[in-house]
Amino acid sequence: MNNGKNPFNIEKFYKSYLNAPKIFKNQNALDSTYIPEELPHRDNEIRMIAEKTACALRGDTPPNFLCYGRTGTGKTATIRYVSQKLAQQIIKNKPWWIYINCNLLSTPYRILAHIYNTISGKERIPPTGLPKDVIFKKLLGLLDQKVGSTICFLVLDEIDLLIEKTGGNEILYLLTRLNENLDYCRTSLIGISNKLKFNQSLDPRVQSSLGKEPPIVFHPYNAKQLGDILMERAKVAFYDNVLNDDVIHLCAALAAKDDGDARKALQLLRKAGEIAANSQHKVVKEKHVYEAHDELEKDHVEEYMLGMPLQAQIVLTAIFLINKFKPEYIITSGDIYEVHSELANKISGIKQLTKRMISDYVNELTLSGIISADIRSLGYYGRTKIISLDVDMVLVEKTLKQNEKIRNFLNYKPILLQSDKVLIKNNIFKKLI
DNA sequence: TATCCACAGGAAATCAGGGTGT
DNA sequence: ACACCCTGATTTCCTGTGGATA
Repeated sequence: MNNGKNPFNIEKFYKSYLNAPKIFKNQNALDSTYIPEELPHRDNEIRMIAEKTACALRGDTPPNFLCYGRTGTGKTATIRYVSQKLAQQIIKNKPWWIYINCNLLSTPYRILAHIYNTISGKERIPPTGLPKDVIFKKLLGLLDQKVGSTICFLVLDEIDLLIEKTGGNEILYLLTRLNENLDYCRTSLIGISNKLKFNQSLDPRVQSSLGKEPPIVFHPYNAKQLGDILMERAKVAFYDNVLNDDVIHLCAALAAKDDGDARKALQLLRKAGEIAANSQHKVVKEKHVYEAHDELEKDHVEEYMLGMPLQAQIVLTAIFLINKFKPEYIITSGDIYEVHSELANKISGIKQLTKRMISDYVNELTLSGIISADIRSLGYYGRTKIISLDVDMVLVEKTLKQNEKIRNFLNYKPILLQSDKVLIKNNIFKKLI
């Protein structure tokens, strides 16, 4: 968006892009989905998973089990690593590995359809329309026929998300019972969860089947371990001598402060490299890492806000507008409801929502860290959430501007704020808090 | 001390939009 | 054309709640 003031010169851009100093040899190595030759500091976990899954080599059924650990502790990478090594063994019937990202495939139907389509490779199950039990039976048939007497691993990544949404127990129950309904094929479930207390909310029947084996727990990496990981990847990703000595240590230290998330550490290193390259530097320096740190933070928030549903963005707009025109105003859920309603009536194609719905969106914004909400009781004035924005107003405005439906209302002064009654009441709130 | 405000947030129902096979 | 399926967003209905006020 440059409003035509500074037309983007694409010729110049490509030219400088090609003339930029060569920093990256293979940028993919910094991607969190990249599987390196060696996985540093995960020997124990690799051994345990290998032990649990090895019987597939002899055609026996491995047990179901769970992997726990925060984001960026290498759960998915380790599973993929082991599966790759297992596949390299020379045996007749290589096991199947089917990855299911429960964040993307959140309903029983979708998961069954995904498994089916992955195995069949062609015969597509439509994204909706059929009854679940029909798909389940079709899947059973396909497993016996195409997978035959080999083992099929079903890896459920982010399995904890499944439970939050309804139907989580249903699909897990179906999957854990697959073997009972199969004649030849055998399946084995591997659940990957970010939440440690995840299996408490499971159906007892599922729990007994999934939790029989002791879970494998992935602990966060410390700064030294992160440094080792980065070092390995950097060898592949960067040309020699383009990284200043302390760059990797700095990335590791910054990420270690952030829960030891390896994914973040990799992103940091990559971003630092990009910043150096874009600013025509031949070497990545510490200052690039600090810049990258700031920028990543903003990028994440911006990306998240852009990805929110339209109504959620309008809820955010409501908060933004109140903040903009009355920074000292104490915002309650009711206020957001009122201003959202004002906006909904002005923006074409937007429905006014109920308070119940607004409440859910406010919770969503809170969980993502964009706002914070305190439940406070104001006595005679009821019990409600006091909401404040946690993100820079400039960033919010910049992001909301990108939405064409919202763009034109970023200078709209809510009628709510023009009512003396409301303002007087708000002054009472200030004293109560 | 009883009352009452302004919600919080769970559960179930409903709606619209995408499909199915017959 | 028809009866029926699945999903995601939303509404409807509901019970619960902390503390200033009368």
